[in-house]
Amino acid sequence: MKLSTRTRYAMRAILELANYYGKGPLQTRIIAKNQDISIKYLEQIMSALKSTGLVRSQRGARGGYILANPPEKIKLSDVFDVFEGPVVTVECVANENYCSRSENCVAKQVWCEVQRAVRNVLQSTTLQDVIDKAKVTKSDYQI
Amino acid sequence: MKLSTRTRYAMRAILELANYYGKGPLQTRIIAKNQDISIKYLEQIMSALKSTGLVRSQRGARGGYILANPPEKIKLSDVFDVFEGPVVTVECVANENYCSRSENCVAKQVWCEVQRAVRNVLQSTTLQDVIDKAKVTKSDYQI
DNA sequence: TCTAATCCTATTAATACAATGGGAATAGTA
DNA sequence: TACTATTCCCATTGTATTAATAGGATTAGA
Repeated sequence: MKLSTRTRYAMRAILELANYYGKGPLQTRIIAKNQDISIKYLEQIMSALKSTGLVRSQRGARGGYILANPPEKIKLSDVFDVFEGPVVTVECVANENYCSRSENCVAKQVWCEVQRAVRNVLQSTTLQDVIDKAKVTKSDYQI
Repeated sequence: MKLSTRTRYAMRAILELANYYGKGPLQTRIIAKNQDISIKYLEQIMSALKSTGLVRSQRGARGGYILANPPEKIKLSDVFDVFEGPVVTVECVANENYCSRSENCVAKQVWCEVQRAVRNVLQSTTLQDVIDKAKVTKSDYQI
Protein backbone atom coordinates (compact mmCIF):
# COMPACT_ATOMS: atom_id res chain seq x y z
CA MET A 1 0.00 0.00 0.00
CA LYS A 2 1.88 2.94 -1.28
CA LEU A 3 0.77 6.37 -2.38
CA SER A 4 1.16 7.27 -6.03
CA THR A 5 3.66 9.98 -6.78
CA ARG A 6 0.78 11.94 -8.24
CA THR A 7 -0.77 12.17 -4.80
CA ARG A 8 2.52 13.02 -3.19
CA TYR A 9 3.26 15.68 -5.78
CA ALA A 10 -0.28 17.03 -5.59
CA MET A 11 -0.01 17.40 -1.85
CA ARG A 12 3.31 19.21 -2.04
CA ALA A 13 2.09 21.41 -4.87
CA ILE A 14 -1.09 22.45 -3.14
CA LEU A 15 0.86 23.16 0.03
CA GLU A 16 2.98 25.53 -2.01
CA LEU A 17 -0.19 27.22 -3.19
CA ALA A 18 -1.46 27.38 0.37
CA ASN A 19 1.76 28.98 1.48
CA TYR A 20 1.48 31.53 -1.34
CA TYR A 21 -2.20 32.21 -0.75
CA GLY A 22 -3.13 35.89 -1.07
CA LYS A 23 -0.17 36.78 -3.25
CA GLY A 24 -1.77 36.07 -6.62
CA PRO A 25 -1.29 33.17 -8.99
CA LEU A 26 1.67 30.85 -8.66
CA GLN A 27 3.13 29.23 -11.77
CA THR A 28 3.64 25.54 -12.36
CA ARG A 29 7.18 26.38 -13.32
CA ILE A 30 7.92 27.73 -9.86
CA ILE A 31 6.26 24.87 -8.03
CA ALA A 32 8.05 22.34 -10.20
CA LYS A 33 11.37 23.96 -9.46
CA ASN A 34 10.77 24.25 -5.71
CA GLN A 35 9.63 20.67 -5.48
CA ASP A 36 11.85 19.00 -8.03
CA ILE A 37 8.98 17.77 -10.14
CA SER A 38 8.84 17.57 -13.93
CA ILE A 39 6.90 20.58 -15.22
CA LYS A 40 4.96 18.57 -17.75
CA TYR A 41 3.95 15.99 -15.22
CA LEU A 42 2.96 18.64 -12.72
CA GLU A 43 0.85 20.33 -15.38
CA GLN A 44 -1.31 17.24 -15.59
CA ILE A 45 -1.60 17.07 -11.85
CA MET A 46 -2.58 20.73 -11.56
CA SER A 47 -5.12 20.20 -14.28
CA ALA A 48 -6.73 17.43 -12.27
CA LEU A 49 -6.74 19.56 -9.15
CA LYS A 50 -8.46 22.25 -11.15
CA SER A 51 -11.11 19.98 -12.59
CA THR A 52 -12.12 18.94 -9.09
CA GLY A 53 -12.46 22.57 -8.11
CA LEU A 54 -9.67 22.66 -5.56
CA VAL A 55 -7.70 25.29 -7.43
CA ARG A 56 -8.44 27.94 -10.00
CA SER A 57 -6.27 28.94 -12.89
CA GLN A 58 -5.29 32.12 -14.65
CA ARG A 59 -4.16 31.60 -18.23
CA GLY A 60 -1.61 33.56 -20.17
CA ALA A 61 1.39 35.55 -19.06
CA ARG A 62 1.59 36.19 -15.32
CA GLY A 63 -0.98 33.44 -14.94
CA GLY A 64 -0.77 30.42 -12.70
CA TYR A 65 -2.80 28.69 -10.05
CA ILE A 66 -4.59 29.86 -6.93
CA LEU A 67 -6.39 27.92 -4.26
CA ALA A 68 -10.13 28.03 -4.90
CA ASN A 69 -10.69 28.46 -1.17
CA PRO A 70 -8.61 29.70 1.77
CA PRO A 71 -6.18 27.12 3.16
CA GLU A 72 -8.21 26.63 6.32
CA LYS A 73 -11.17 25.52 4.25
CA ILE A 74 -9.35 22.79 2.36
CA LYS A 75 -8.90 19.44 4.02
CA LEU A 76 -6.09 17.06 3.20
CA SER A 77 -8.73 14.49 2.32
CA ASP A 78 -9.91 16.79 -0.48
CA VAL A 79 -6.49 16.56 -2.09
CA PHE A 80 -6.03 12.91 -1.28
CA ASP A 81 -9.30 11.93 -2.92
CA VAL A 82 -8.39 13.47 -6.26
CA PHE A 83 -6.03 10.64 -7.11
CA GLU A 84 -6.51 8.01 -4.43
CA GLY A 85 -10.25 8.05 -4.69
CA PRO A 86 -12.67 7.42 -1.86
CA VAL A 87 -11.42 3.82 -1.65
CA VAL A 88 -8.52 3.64 0.73
CA THR A 89 -8.38 -0.07 1.36
CA VAL A 90 -10.77 -2.37 -0.44
CA GLU A 91 -13.54 -1.89 -2.96
CA CYS A 92 -16.26 -3.41 -0.79
CA VAL A 93 -15.79 -0.74 1.85
CA ALA A 94 -17.14 1.89 -0.52
CA ASN A 95 -19.31 -0.29 -2.73
CA GLU A 96 -21.79 -2.55 -0.94
CA ASN A 97 -22.60 -4.53 -4.05
CA TYR A 98 -19.02 -5.38 -4.87
CA CYS A 99 -19.04 -8.69 -3.01
CA SER A 100 -21.81 -10.98 -1.87
CA ARG A 101 -20.09 -11.55 1.48
CA SER A 102 -20.21 -7.88 2.22
CA GLU A 103 -22.96 -7.99 4.78
CA ASN A 104 -21.33 -10.36 7.25
CA CYS A 105 -17.69 -10.27 6.25
CA VAL A 106 -15.31 -9.81 9.13
CA ALA A 107 -12.37 -9.07 6.90
CA LYS A 108 -14.31 -6.15 5.51
CA GLN A 109 -14.83 -4.83 9.01
CA VAL A 110 -11.09 -4.83 9.52
CA TRP A 111 -10.46 -2.82 6.38
CA CYS A 112 -13.30 -0.51 7.31
CA GLU A 113 -11.55 0.33 10.52
CA VAL A 114 -8.27 0.97 8.76
CA GLN A 115 -10.00 3.17 6.25
CA ARG A 116 -11.71 5.10 9.02
CA ALA A 117 -8.38 5.68 10.71
CA VAL A 118 -6.85 7.08 7.55
CA ARG A 119 -9.78 9.30 6.75
CA ASN A 120 -9.89 10.55 10.29
CA VAL A 121 -6.40 11.98 9.96
CA LEU A 122 -6.93 13.44 6.52
CA GLN A 123 -10.33 14.95 7.24
CA SER A 124 -9.31 16.56 10.47
CA THR A 125 -6.35 18.41 9.01
CA THR A 126 -6.49 21.46 6.76
CA LEU A 127 -3.82 22.94 4.56
CA GLN A 128 -3.58 25.80 7.04
CA ASP A 129 -2.89 23.36 9.87
CA VAL A 130 0.07 22.02 7.93
CA ILE A 131 1.34 25.49 7.07
CA ASP A 132 1.15 26.52 10.71
CA LYS A 133 3.02 23.44 11.76
CA ALA A 134 5.69 24.16 9.17
CA LYS A 135 6.19 27.66 10.54
CA VAL A 136 6.54 26.41 14.07
CA THR A 137 9.14 23.87 13.10
CA LYS A 138 10.87 26.37 10.84
CA SER A 139 10.54 24.07 7.90
CA ASP A 140 8.17 26.12 5.77
CA TYR A 141 10.68 26.27 2.93
CA GLN A 142 10.62 22.53 2.79
CA ILE A 143 6.93 22.19 2.15
CA MET B 1 -4.44 3.65 -2.30
CA LYS B 2 -5.89 0.23 -2.55
CA LEU B 3 -4.90 -3.07 -1.03
CA SER B 4 -3.63 -5.75 -3.35
CA THR B 5 -5.83 -8.80 -3.67
CA ARG B 6 -2.91 -10.78 -2.33
CA THR B 7 -3.23 -8.99 0.97
CA ARG B 8 -6.97 -9.35 1.02
CA TYR B 9 -6.75 -13.04 0.21
CA ALA B 10 -3.96 -13.58 2.70
CA MET B 11 -6.00 -11.99 5.44
CA ARG B 12 -9.05 -14.08 4.69
CA ALA B 13 -6.97 -17.24 4.38
CA ILE B 14 -5.16 -16.76 7.64
CA LEU B 15 -8.44 -16.00 9.37
CA GLU B 16 -9.66 -19.37 8.14
CA LEU B 17 -6.58 -20.95 9.68
CA ALA B 18 -7.18 -19.07 12.89
CA ASN B 19 -10.73 -20.31 13.01
CA TYR B 20 -9.52 -23.86 12.45
CA TYR B 21 -6.69 -23.60 14.94
CA GLY B 22 -6.24 -26.73 17.06
CA LYS B 23 -7.91 -29.04 14.59
CA GLY B 24 -4.82 -29.94 12.57
CA PRO B 25 -3.72 -28.79 9.14
CA LEU B 26 -6.11 -27.10 6.78
CA GLN B 27 -5.69 -27.55 3.04
CA THR B 28 -5.34 -24.83 0.47
CA ARG B 29 -8.09 -26.55 -1.45
CA ILE B 30 -10.56 -26.02 1.38
CA ILE B 31 -9.60 -22.41 1.97
CA ALA B 32 -9.77 -21.66 -1.72
CA LYS B 33 -13.24 -23.14 -1.92
CA ASN B 34 -14.53 -21.36 1.19
CA GLN B 35 -13.14 -18.05 0.04
CA ASP B 36 -13.65 -18.28 -3.69
CA ILE B 37 -9.98 -17.90 -4.49
CA SER B 38 -8.05 -19.66 -7.25
CA ILE B 39 -6.19 -22.58 -5.70
CA LYS B 40 -3.03 -21.89 -7.64
CA TYR B 41 -2.97 -18.26 -6.68
CA LEU B 42 -3.66 -19.08 -3.06
CA GLU B 43 -0.79 -21.58 -3.11
CA GLN B 44 1.62 -18.76 -3.86
CA ILE B 45 0.14 -16.65 -1.13
CA MET B 46 0.35 -19.42 1.44
CA SER B 47 3.92 -20.03 0.41
CA ALA B 48 4.74 -16.40 1.15
CA LEU B 49 3.00 -16.59 4.50
CA LYS B 50 5.07 -19.64 5.27
CA SER B 51 8.36 -18.09 4.29
CA THR B 52 7.74 -15.24 6.73
CA GLY B 53 7.07 -17.74 9.48
CA LEU B 54 3.42 -16.92 10.05
CA VAL B 55 2.24 -20.39 9.17
CA ARG B 56 3.73 -23.85 9.04
CA SER B 57 3.05 -26.52 6.49
CA GLN B 58 2.60 -30.24 6.41
CA ARG B 59 3.35 -31.81 3.07
CA GLY B 60 1.79 -34.87 1.52
CA ALA B 61 -1.62 -36.42 1.97
CA ARG B 62 -3.67 -35.01 4.86
CA GLY B 63 -1.22 -32.15 4.89
CA GLY B 64 -2.03 -28.47 4.81
CA TYR B 65 -1.27 -25.33 6.75
CA ILE B 66 -1.34 -24.47 10.43
CA LEU B 67 -0.77 -21.17 12.19
CA ALA B 68 2.75 -21.04 13.52
CA ASN B 69 1.43 -19.41 16.67
CA PRO B 70 -1.93 -19.23 18.42
CA PRO B 71 -4.37 -16.68 16.94
CA GLU B 72 -4.03 -14.36 19.91
CA LYS B 73 -0.30 -14.06 19.24
CA ILE B 74 -0.63 -13.00 15.61
CA LYS B 75 -1.33 -9.38 14.87
CA LEU B 76 -3.05 -8.20 11.73
CA SER B 77 0.00 -6.10 10.99
CA ASP B 78 2.04 -9.29 10.74
CA VAL B 79 -0.13 -10.44 7.87
CA PHE B 80 -0.42 -7.02 6.34
CA ASP B 81 3.33 -6.56 6.19
CA VAL B 82 3.91 -9.73 4.18
CA PHE B 83 2.65 -8.11 1.01
CA GLU B 84 2.17 -4.44 1.77
CA GLY B 85 5.59 -4.10 3.32
CA PRO B 86 6.44 -1.76 6.15
CA VAL B 87 5.71 1.17 3.86
CA VAL B 88 2.09 2.16 4.13
CA THR B 89 2.22 5.57 2.56
CA VAL B 90 5.48 6.90 1.18
CA GLU B 91 9.01 5.60 0.96
CA CYS B 92 10.56 8.39 2.98
CA VAL B 93 8.54 7.45 6.04
CA ALA B 94 10.47 4.21 6.35
CA ASN B 95 13.70 5.20 4.67
CA GLU B 96 15.35 8.38 5.94
CA ASN B 97 17.80 8.53 3.06
CA TYR B 98 15.18 8.29 0.37
CA CYS B 99 14.81 12.06 -0.01
CA SER B 100 17.02 14.95 0.91
CA ARG B 101 14.05 16.95 2.18
CA SER B 102 13.26 14.26 4.68
CA GLU B 103 14.45 16.07 7.74
CA ASN B 104 12.23 19.11 7.52
CA CYS B 105 9.52 18.01 5.13
CA VAL B 106 6.01 18.80 6.30
CA ALA B 107 4.42 16.60 3.68
CA LYS B 108 6.33 13.72 5.12
CA GLN B 109 4.94 14.48 8.56
CA VAL B 110 1.45 14.22 7.14
CA TRP B 111 2.07 10.79 5.66
CA CYS B 112 3.78 9.74 8.87
CA GLU B 113 0.64 10.47 10.77
CA VAL B 114 -1.49 8.54 8.31
CA GLN B 115 0.87 5.63 8.50
CA ARG B 116 0.78 5.69 12.27
CA ALA B 117 -3.00 5.62 12.22
CA VAL B 118 -3.05 2.57 9.98
CA ARG B 119 -0.44 0.70 11.93
CA ASN B 120 -2.18 1.51 15.17
CA VAL B 121 -5.28 -0.35 14.04
CA LEU B 122 -3.40 -3.30 12.60
CA GLN B 123 -0.98 -3.71 15.48
CA SER B 124 -3.63 -3.55 18.16
CA THR B 125 -5.78 -6.29 16.68
CA THR B 126 -5.01 -10.01 16.73
CA LEU B 127 -6.51 -12.79 14.67
CA GLN B 128 -8.28 -13.96 17.82
CA ASP B 129 -9.88 -10.55 18.24
CA VAL B 130 -11.34 -10.84 14.78
CA ILE B 131 -12.53 -14.40 15.36
CA ASP B 132 -14.24 -13.36 18.56
CA LYS B 133 -15.92 -10.49 16.84
CA ALA B 134 -17.12 -12.82 14.12
CA LYS B 135 -18.70 -15.12 16.67
CA VAL B 136 -20.50 -12.28 18.38
CA THR B 137 -21.95 -11.03 15.14
CA LYS B 138 -22.72 -14.58 14.02
CA SER B 139 -20.75 -14.13 10.87
CA ASP B 140 -17.94 -16.56 11.55
CA TYR B 141 -18.83 -18.54 8.43
CA GLN B 142 -18.16 -15.46 6.43
CA ILE B 143 -14.64 -14.98 7.61
C1' DT C 1 3.63 41.37 -31.67
C1' DC C 2 6.16 38.90 -28.36
C1' DT C 3 6.28 36.10 -24.50
C1' DA C 4 4.80 33.29 -20.84
C1' DA C 5 1.57 30.83 -19.16
C1' DT C 6 -2.37 27.18 -19.10
C1' DC C 7 -4.57 23.62 -21.73
C1' DC C 8 -5.21 19.37 -24.44
C1' DT C 9 -4.04 15.04 -26.41
C1' DA C 10 -1.10 11.32 -27.57
C1' DT C 11 2.61 8.15 -26.75
C1' DT C 12 5.65 5.22 -24.17
C1' DA C 13 8.70 2.54 -21.05
C1' DA C 14 8.63 0.30 -16.99
C1' DT C 15 6.49 -1.96 -13.44
C1' DA C 16 3.36 -4.53 -10.72
C1' DC C 17 -0.62 -7.28 -10.36
C1' DA C 18 -3.39 -11.27 -10.76
C1' DA C 19 -3.55 -14.91 -12.21
C1' DT C 20 -2.66 -19.70 -14.96
C1' DG C 21 -0.15 -23.94 -15.79
C1' DG C 22 3.04 -27.88 -15.47
C1' DG C 23 5.22 -30.83 -12.95
C1' DA C 24 8.53 -32.34 -9.00
C1' DA C 25 8.82 -33.73 -4.15
C1' DT C 26 6.68 -35.51 -0.15
C1' DA C 27 3.89 -38.16 3.00
C1' DG C 28 0.04 -40.74 4.54
C1' DT C 29 -2.64 -45.00 3.56
C1' DA C 30 -4.56 -49.25 1.62
C1' DT D 1 4.68 -51.21 -2.96
C1' DA D 2 1.36 -48.41 -5.39
C1' DC D 3 -1.87 -44.76 -5.03
C1' DT D 4 -3.37 -40.40 -3.88
C1' DA D 5 -3.40 -35.92 -1.99
C1' DT D 6 -0.91 -32.50 -0.80
C1' DT D 7 2.88 -28.80 -0.68
C1' DC D 8 6.48 -26.84 -3.38
C1' DC D 9 8.88 -24.61 -7.24
C1' DC D 10 9.31 -22.25 -11.49
C1' DA D 11 7.89 -20.18 -15.66
C1' DT D 12 4.65 -17.56 -18.45
C1' DT D 13 1.17 -14.22 -19.59
C1' DG D 14 -2.40 -10.75 -20.10
C1' DT D 15 -3.84 -6.55 -18.22
C1' DA D 16 -3.70 -2.32 -16.05
C1' DT D 17 -1.46 1.41 -13.93
C1' DT D 18 2.07 4.53 -13.22
C1' DA D 19 5.15 8.03 -14.25
C1' DA D 20 6.51 10.29 -17.12
C1' DT D 21 7.70 12.73 -21.97
C1' DA D 22 6.37 15.36 -25.99
C1' DG D 23 4.17 18.54 -29.21
C1' DG D 24 1.51 21.99 -30.02
C1' DA D 25 -2.99 24.89 -29.41
C1' DT D 26 -4.97 28.57 -26.77
C1' DT D 27 -4.95 32.53 -23.93
C1' DA D 28 -3.62 36.89 -21.90
C1' DG D 29 -0.52 40.41 -20.30
C1' DA D 30 3.18 43.86 -21.62
